[in-house]
Amino acid sequence: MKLSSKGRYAVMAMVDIAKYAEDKPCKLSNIALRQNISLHYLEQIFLKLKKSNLVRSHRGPGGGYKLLGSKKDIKVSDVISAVDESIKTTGCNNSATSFCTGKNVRCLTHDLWEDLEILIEGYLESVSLHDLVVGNKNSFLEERNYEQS
Amino acid sequence: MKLSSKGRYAVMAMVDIAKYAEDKPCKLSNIALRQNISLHYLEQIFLKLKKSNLVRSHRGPGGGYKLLGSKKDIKVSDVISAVDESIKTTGCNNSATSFCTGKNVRCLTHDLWEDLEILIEGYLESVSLHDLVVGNKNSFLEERNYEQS
DNA sequence: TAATACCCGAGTAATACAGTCAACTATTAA
DNA sequence: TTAATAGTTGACTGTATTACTCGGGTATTA
Repeated sequence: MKLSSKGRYAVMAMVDIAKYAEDKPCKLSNIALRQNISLHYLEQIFLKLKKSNLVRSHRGPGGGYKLLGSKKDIKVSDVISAVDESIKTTGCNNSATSFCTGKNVRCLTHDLWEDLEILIEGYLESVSLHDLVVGNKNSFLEERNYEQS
Repeated sequence: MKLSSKGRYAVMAMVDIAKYAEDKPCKLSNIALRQNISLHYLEQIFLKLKKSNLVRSHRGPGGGYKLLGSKKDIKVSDVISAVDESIKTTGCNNSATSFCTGKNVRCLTHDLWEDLEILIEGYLESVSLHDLVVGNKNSFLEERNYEQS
């Protein structure tokens, strides 16, 4: 899982909408102000969020972005997947990389990165926007009641 | 936790030593061949591993690197920490960044990244070089008997 | 003393990241 | 109908990081 600041911005912005404007359209300029993110950068991010059907756009005065679906159904992993192209920790999966090249001693750490990936993804799938708004997102670490894909 | 290919190379190289040359000094050129990593790049990596007291160097003919300590005691997290400077997922911790700037609406996702960090670190702490050599590194996902810092 | 293997600093090409800019189009309220 | 609003789009740019390469040097040992 790639964790860039673009992904963090995206999550912050989505949580911002969930918190301040759940049903009415929310202007990016407001999010930019509240979260201290460049407006133009936000536009790029929301283009991707829209393509992934996480938000719907409404043009013109009074327009803005609305969440598509409930904030309880939108997971952090959805948001990050939408804006960060690559979702792999390991280069092992695609055969073209220098890891796991099929030599006699092939990548000894393949499974390690794969399991780590599963762990991270599982965590981010376990947290919804709603969890972040209300602040009780620790269920995973305490109860760990998620399904491993 | 920063996961670069430098960190992956470091883990691969350390597992290589643990597997092929546990007690006798191991030449970098051999590791480079077996793991398909640039020799000069490996040298840089091992300089850092040495500084972190994970390996000891032996010069001259018949020299090389040896593990400092048992392969059961060296954790993946030790290796990655040694070569990857930054160990933080989130910019929230150091106050100089744009996240968590102390505005009225401070970073809503601070705890999320912090918990993720704890999770990743916990996992990498639970896997030793020995685990990777013998291939049974799944204890974490199944039993999850680690202490959360 | 010569070969070996680590030591070390400088440099560099490629890539990704973060952000900017300029212009455009659709929508709505006056 | 018109002007303001707000999203749409693509290109572009500076910076930082990454992933190396290169060219020597130094300690050790056979």
